[in-house]
Amino acid sequence: MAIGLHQPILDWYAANARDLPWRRPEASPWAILVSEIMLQQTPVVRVLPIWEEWMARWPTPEALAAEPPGEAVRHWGRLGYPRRALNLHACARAITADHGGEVPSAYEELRRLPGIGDYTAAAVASFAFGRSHAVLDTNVRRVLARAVRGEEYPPTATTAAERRLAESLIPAVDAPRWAVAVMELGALVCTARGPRCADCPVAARCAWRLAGRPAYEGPERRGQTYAGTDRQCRGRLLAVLRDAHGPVPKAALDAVWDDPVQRERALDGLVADGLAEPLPGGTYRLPA
DNA sequence: GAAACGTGGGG
DNA sequence: TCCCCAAGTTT
Repeated sequence: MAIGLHQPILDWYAANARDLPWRRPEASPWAILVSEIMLQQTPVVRVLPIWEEWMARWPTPEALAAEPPGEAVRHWGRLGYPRRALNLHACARAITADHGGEVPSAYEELRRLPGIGDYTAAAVASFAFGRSHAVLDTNVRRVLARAVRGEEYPPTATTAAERRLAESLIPAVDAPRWAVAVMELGALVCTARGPRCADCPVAARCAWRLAGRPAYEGPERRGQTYAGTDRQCRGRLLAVLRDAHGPVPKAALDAVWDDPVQRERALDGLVADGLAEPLPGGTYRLPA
């Protein structure tokens, strides 16, 4: 079906790949795992400085495991979705306790670690250990939707058909390089908005382009709400805890969000998620 | 399967 | 300005 995509994309990647630190030969499996979690729903440019700091501070799972979880949250900064910091900390402890301090190489074992789903397990197994897996992230799904299926966007949720297609395209040799090449094409050329078909190595055989780039016809793609939501409130509250260096009086939290009902709900949520810790006396801090 | 979960930059 | 969306996972 999609014969002929491989070589042009691999050649394009050889000439256009970004020099990202977690792609360098000296990057450890731990460094790659950390990058993959940080990159979930987060642009590369924002991840870069935080990743550098984490690698300098915690070069091994053991180093991070020795810290309280709150330190991971503190040094997560404003990357977003801070439960990922907790997940990474829990990964470090599990790897230290159950895997001799070495990131497991098998997909199934990676998949059992907190915050590691289908994509991340496949990515780490591929990029850190050279295993052959279908690496289905939003970039790959979009490239395949366009180039093969002829549609502007992939379905809302990953389908079995997409997985079958991705698996059918895995080359016998150097599957990880193919995976990262397709991802990179999606990230730099075959973007969600304003795809640069003039720069695309497979434009001549892209089903979507050959069909005249028809507009997306699937179900409405729901936007993410944020302003005024619990999510925004949680972010405000956590920022206060992160930027403090000891227990924070409740009043300091009350000061950053007006609606008391929503504020209490958000704070309870942070505590329930393990991102905040109530102390006797009515103060709060990052989890120790 | 839908909804929750942060944040900031580009079009 | 406002909207979209960025290497997803969990409940």
